[in-house]
This record gives sequence, structure tokens and C-alpha cells, in this order.
Amino acid sequence: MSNNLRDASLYERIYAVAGQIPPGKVSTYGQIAAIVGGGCTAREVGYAMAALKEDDTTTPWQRVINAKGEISPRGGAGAMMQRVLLEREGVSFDEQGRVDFDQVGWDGPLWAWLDRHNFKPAPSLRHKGPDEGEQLSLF
DNA sequence: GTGATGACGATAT
DNA sequence: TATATCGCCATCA
Repeated sequence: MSNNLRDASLYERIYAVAGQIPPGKVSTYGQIAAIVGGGCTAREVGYAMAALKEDDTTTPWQRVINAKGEISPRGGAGAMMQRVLLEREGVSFDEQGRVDFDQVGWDGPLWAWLDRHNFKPAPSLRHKGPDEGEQLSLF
């Protein structure tokens, strides 16, 4: 794909944002959609993840979960593998199989990264991070 | 071109 | 808090 994502397909942009989630952190379908913008909804993000090959290692699909903090029920083995991958990164689940967003929730990419890749999220999401410069405020 | 589908989300009950 | 319903919009048949 091109370095400049302005002309990239919707899926490519979704994968690019998802790829910014650091190990040990998780994001939600709605968050990714809000960052990508431009007619992207949570459903599209989920659809994009479903389109990935299961053995894909270039996109951290396992770090994208639903807004309830649960791994999306996609039928059996895949969901369990996703949980194992996250636990390997240090993400803990409670008795109900949920994660704590206060603990492992992703704060979003740096604004400089968004600008460099021509993403245009709502300006209201913009704020000053503690030591990491400007970033999004998604929580 | 048209309708069905879906790794979702917000709201109502 | 746990279901039920409806809205959402890019793909696909």
C-alpha cells in the first residue's frame, strides 16, 4: 500500500489504525471507526477484521474487541485463540471474560501520526497527552 | 441495480 | 445488569 493513506481503501486504513495499537493494549471497533472516519462504522471495522486471514501476523486483529470489553463471539476456536494471544501480551480478563478499559484501553494514536497519514478525526477528540504529545481522547 | 448480510453500538425495556 | 430492537453502511450475491 502507499505510504500516503489518503487514497487507500477503507480496509487498508482500518488495518493501518489497528496496527498502531501497542502490545498489551486493546481498542474497540467503534474507536477504530471514529479514528478512520469518512463513512466508517463499527460494522465496517468488524467486517474488515473478518476479511483478514486467520494466520495474519501483520495486523494485530486480536487487540480489537467490542465496546463491552468482550471478545466478539465468532464461534468457538477463533475467539479462544484471540484471548490466548492477548493474555500472552499481559491483558487480563475477569470472570466474565471482559477486559478493564481503564487498565488496558488504548488512548489512541498520536495526533502527529494521524496528520502524517491524512486521517481526519473529529477535532473535539484532540487533547494534550501527559508526556507523549498531542493524541486523541477516546476515554 | 437491488436486497441481504454482518468480529458492532446506542437505546429501550 | 441482561436481553431485545433498531440503526448503521461497505460488500457481496
